[in-house]
Amino acid sequence: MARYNPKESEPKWRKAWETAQVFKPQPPESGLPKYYVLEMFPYPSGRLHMGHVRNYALGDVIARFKRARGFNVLHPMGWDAFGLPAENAAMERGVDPKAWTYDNIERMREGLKELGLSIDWTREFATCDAAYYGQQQSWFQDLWARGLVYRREGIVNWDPVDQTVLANEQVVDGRGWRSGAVVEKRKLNQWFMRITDYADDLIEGLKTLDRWPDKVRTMQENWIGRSKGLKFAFNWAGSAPAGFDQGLEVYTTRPDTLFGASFVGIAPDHPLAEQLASDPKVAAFIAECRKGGASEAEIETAEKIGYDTGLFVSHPFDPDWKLPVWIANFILMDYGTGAIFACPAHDQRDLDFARKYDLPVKPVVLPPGEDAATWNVETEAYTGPGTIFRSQFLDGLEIEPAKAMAIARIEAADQGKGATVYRLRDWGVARQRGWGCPIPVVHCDDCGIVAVPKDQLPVALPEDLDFSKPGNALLRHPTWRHTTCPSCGKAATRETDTLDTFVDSSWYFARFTNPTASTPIDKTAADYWLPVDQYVGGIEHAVLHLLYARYITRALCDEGMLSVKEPFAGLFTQGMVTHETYRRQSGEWVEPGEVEVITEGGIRRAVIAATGEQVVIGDSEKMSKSKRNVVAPEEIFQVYGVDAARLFVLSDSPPERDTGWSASGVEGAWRFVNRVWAEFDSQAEGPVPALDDADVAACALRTVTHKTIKALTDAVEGFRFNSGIARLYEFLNALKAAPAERASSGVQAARAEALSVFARLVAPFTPHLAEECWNRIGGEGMVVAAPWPVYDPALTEEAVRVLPVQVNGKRRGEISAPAGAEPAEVEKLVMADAEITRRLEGLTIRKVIVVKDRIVNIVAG
RNA sequence: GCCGCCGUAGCUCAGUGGUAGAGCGCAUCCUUGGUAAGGCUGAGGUCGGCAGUUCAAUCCUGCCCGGCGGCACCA
Repeated sequence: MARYNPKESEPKWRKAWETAQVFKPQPPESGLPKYYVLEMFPYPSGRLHMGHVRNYALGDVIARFKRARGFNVLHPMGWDAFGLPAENAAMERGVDPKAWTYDNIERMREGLKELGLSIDWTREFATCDAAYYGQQQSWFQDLWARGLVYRREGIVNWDPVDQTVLANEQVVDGRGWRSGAVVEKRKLNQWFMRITDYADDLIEGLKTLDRWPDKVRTMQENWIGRSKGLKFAFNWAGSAPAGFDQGLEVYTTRPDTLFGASFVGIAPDHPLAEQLASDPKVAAFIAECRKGGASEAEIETAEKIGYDTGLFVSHPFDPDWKLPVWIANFILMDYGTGAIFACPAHDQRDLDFARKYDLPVKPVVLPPGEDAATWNVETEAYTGPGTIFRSQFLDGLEIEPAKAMAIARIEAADQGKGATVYRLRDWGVARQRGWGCPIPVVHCDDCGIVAVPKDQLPVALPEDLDFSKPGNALLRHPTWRHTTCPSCGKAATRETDTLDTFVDSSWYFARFTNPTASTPIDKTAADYWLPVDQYVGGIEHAVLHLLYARYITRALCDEGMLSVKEPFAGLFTQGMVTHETYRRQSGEWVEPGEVEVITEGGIRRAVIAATGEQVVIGDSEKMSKSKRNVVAPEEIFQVYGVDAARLFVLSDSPPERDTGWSASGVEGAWRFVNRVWAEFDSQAEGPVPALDDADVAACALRTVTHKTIKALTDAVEGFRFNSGIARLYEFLNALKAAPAERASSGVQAARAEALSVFARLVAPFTPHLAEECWNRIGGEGMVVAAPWPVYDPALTEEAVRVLPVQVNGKRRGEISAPAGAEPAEVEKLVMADAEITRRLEGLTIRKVIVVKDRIVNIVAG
């Protein structure tokens, strides 16, 4: 009997899989039912971390499971390889970003391969391969030709640390999502992708994504922020300010409350406000508004302030009714038109403002059951349902019909139009960085901006970029930007901006379907494989990558390059891997490897192993360098093997939740691996006896076997990997309860069946161990190619049921009855039971409830 | 403030309208030629709280408490 040795077994089976090319899918022409499993591809940092282990292990379980279920599975891997870390490494250490990146890829690939993932490595590519980004430049040209890409001057988010423009999605709480620096507003010429063209469709599409977490769908819906309302212009009461002859255009979602209007407000950076700023008092007020911070907390607590411009507009339904125009700090320029009409009675912001500046508050919506004569608004705006009153032609209408009526009137008077407004802005895609996909255009003094013809693509990065200084290395390259105009042939300069790396990751899943195609996408391959059936990744991309990818997929679909609008039919967002933190009294963080945790009298304390110094055990937090609570996967693989590491991250908690890494946890997984092997190794070799249905012990084991197949299959289908694994633990305990030694021939046969099932069930989680076990019991071929076991429904039911017997809802005993026994029969058995009858002494039986095969309850008093 | 998720053994989590479970940890014992280990046995639970529905609630319903996440001057 030999102990299980992962160091020997694991590389052996990885080699065997590679030799047999078992993870290479059949081509589209096979017509087989397909299943595309994809995990978000990694940034090649060069180091594998536990988050990767969890992410890729999760996807691998699905891929291996679906393969065993007969699907033609595509499970590829690549690298999201452009981006700032390479530039920072270049600047700090003087290395070449390209060499650094490809070096990292080598190391990461090794680490991922060690994980034993069922990946078709022949499809691997990196986004920094010219072969990939050249194809990206190709479809970029197509989108530009169609007007989906454009260049305009605009106010953009400028990250002063990373020295680049950021998209709105990449600014969190007023700070750059990577650098954490406070973002500045700058007016720049910028490249945009017209994602707003698809705003409606992106919202509508969410409804079809029934295998996405609700949470992510809600987040995207919020981000797009669609609202329906009315855009109309107020006419000036008096002479119009210069340039505003057409009136003052506002946007509202509550046209039903127009008769409750109190004033009109404009944003401090509204063009009209800027014009009025020639008055020093107005300028001073605007400056005051800009002082406030950008963080949510600051916005939340900021007091509403306003400035009365002295201008008046006329009410659209009553020219004699004059409304004052205020500049107010709570109005946002980049939403709607940057101007509003205020109805304080039915909007809290307007009410706060009106009370402060003593402006009129006129309720026009009467809540159900209230009396029009007495109903009033004091400090709380009423935003609920009701009937419109004090509003002329709207009187008596409910809110929705009133909205429609008001819009119709405004439209009839040609003063405005019903309008849908979005929070979503167009996607700013240019980055002033050298390590990215060059935007393939040339600036010509005569011809303007000219696309580089497709036969001249890729516009490749030069090899000799200088990254020693901050800023855009492409811009300061001595020769690269100088070229000739593709159109007129005269001297011209290349665009030196590169594309946001989120563009790179917006179509890689499509490229995987044929990574060597001479066009961006091989339609035959894409039509067969897409959409991705199961996508796995972190929740942090809920509105970044996942929104961009949905948009680009739509754009490429309209371009005729793809046939699907939604790239990811199923999405699973996994939780983080956390670890306890340890600190010395001095506050210094201590690595888990240096710490020894001792439990005494039920109290856990931790000391530094080498010195015995007491350290404070802190919260479990996401593994991070700064808190030094990182556990390196490679070290775990060395000690316990890959399978134990996989098993632990899969078994510890539900996959969508955070999981806490612990040394004792992985040791438990490692012990399980050994117990599994010991069980297989104890099985007698040689011919297997026939199954014997008369053998009670054998039947009991078979019942467990078949119940486990059912439960585990359901668990994997429902992403409850941890509960599936819990069933395997129980299954193993049942096997141990029917040991091979001294087993009857029936039990021997049931054990053989159980072991064969076990090896296949455990294979998605601990694939190497499963192969070793499968091999030990003489399984045919490799377990990776073995079909998933099928349960026999007849065997998932026990023939004899143990029924608990309750008296007045409390358990007082149990009886055995044949499965399916009728109530009358069960009642007879109950009344024959001495323990039960003793409990019933002196009581009158009022009712006996028998739930077939489940329980008996006697109501007595 | 709004929305969502979660609360079961010391810890991490399964589970079910009907006998409360697993792993780790803990305790006792066995083994010491499976040994930088293995095994037996055991203790430990008001299933967050309160009400309701029910013959029966950890499970269903309502309210409350606690934790986590998302959104939030978007007119």
